[in-house]
Amino acid sequence: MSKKQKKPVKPKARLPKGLRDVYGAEVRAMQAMVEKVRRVYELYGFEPLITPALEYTDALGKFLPDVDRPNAGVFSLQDEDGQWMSLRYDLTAPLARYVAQNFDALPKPFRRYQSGQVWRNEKPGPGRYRQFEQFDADTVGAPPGAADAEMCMMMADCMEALGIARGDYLIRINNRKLLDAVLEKIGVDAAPDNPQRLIVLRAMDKLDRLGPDAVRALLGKGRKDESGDYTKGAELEAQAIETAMAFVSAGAASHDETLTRLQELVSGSPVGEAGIAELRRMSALFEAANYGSDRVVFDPSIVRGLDYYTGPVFEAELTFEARNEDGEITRFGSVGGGGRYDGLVARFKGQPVPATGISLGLSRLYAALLALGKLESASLAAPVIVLVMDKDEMAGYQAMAHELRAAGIRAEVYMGGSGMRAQMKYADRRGAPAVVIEGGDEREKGEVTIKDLVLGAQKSKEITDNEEWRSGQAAQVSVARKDLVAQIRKILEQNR
RNA sequence: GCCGCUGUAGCUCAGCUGGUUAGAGCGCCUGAUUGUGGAUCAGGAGGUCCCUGGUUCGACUCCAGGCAGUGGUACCA
Repeated sequence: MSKKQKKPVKPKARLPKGLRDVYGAEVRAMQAMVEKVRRVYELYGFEPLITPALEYTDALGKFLPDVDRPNAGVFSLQDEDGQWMSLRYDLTAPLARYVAQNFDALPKPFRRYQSGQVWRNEKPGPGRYRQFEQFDADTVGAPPGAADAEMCMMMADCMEALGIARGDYLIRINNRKLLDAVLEKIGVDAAPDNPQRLIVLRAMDKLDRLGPDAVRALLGKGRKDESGDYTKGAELEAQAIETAMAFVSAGAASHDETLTRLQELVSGSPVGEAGIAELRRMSALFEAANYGSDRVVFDPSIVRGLDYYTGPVFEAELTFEARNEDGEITRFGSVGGGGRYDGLVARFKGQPVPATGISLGLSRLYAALLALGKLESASLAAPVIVLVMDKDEMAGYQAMAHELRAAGIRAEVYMGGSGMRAQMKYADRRGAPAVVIEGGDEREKGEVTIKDLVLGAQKSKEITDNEEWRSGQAAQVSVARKDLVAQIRKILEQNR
């Protein structure tokens, strides 16, 4: 045995990290969720749009200006002509591209919905993947107010359409303009790339997760977490910290009360006043439509992504707790969000195009619904398996399967090459409710034997005697060949 | 990215202060049952002990570096 000896190079069957396969019941459950959300979006009048997974990187706005390369957070590749393309990282950037490209042909406001996979080249974590599915709805060409309120109410409707009870979710709303006003008050330059601004906003966003003391630390000197890692603070003065803290903790029981408190905090700031006015308009619409604070609340600690939001921002949060497979209590947190982005289309057009939209994270919603036990409607009965006792009689077995299908019953003929024992095992693994057996004995008498696998499994628990196992005749009946469908129906009925 | 923890069979893990052929449970396959899944019994397959180097007569075990995974944190359009 020399080291030089070449082994045949077999590829290892594996998936890149942060990616996963989805199979069977989970696929059905996802499709059912998409369908429920789709119905809500359709009811609100939105039209479907499909765009490709790949876009030119500059159209997504992810080209690094100084280097001749795309942002590392997106998956990118070069076209034949050297142009960079990237996999979309959300559905909003492609929408902006689509609207700009077809601007003159589209009705304004333009209302579209879109579901699809998106990709982010980031460190994966538990429940966080590098590919995941989102379901968006956006209105392009509508000024602040009604369009934003509609998004929030529609997001609430989606939650309930998915079977999440009122009280188990909450739509939280804030306004970027208020955050800008607070930054102004505490003397932080509101330029988008000002690092201090970013630190302040991120700190405020962490209120519900880390608590007020940690936020205070992050606004000031900085904070050391339990792993020993140190996070740099914003180095604000004590006075400024208190102003910021007063702002993020201004949430109150009623919409009016919260807005009144916030108004006091930003009074004198034109941008702040504008922000309050937008939220007041939304609040009036919520009230008129009966969306109370059990569904939508104003929460000044909501920040959302830092890049492109310009007005109201919203987040759908699941408020119930569930136990994971290790028995630990987990909170699902945010399952969707959105907001107003008045500058996105303007990147292409020059002229400002106001827009607002939401995005639901379907994978996280799936995990949540699983924990809530709201997915059984998606399950589908496994097929009846017709055993192949005699390969020469294949046509006859196919005919049985056809009859069952014609009656609306999932059925398949065993397509493998193994014997009866393996076929029974196969039927068991598939979760088949019943098996159809036609061997020589049955054929002679013009009968088929039908075994009820569910009943059989039940009986097996009661049987201790080895003889009985060997007979294997429990839970099966022979009926006339013509009664096949009726007998299967009867069994399916009993096992429902 | 930073800090910590962990890498032994498909999965969950055991393996004494360094000592011969590295184990268990579950799962998988085969048989008891050539026409019967799920119980039981018997048998079987399956391992570069993460990788590389070092210490040693001898390393799964100790040391160093790397890689991978995981938890926290940071980032997340």
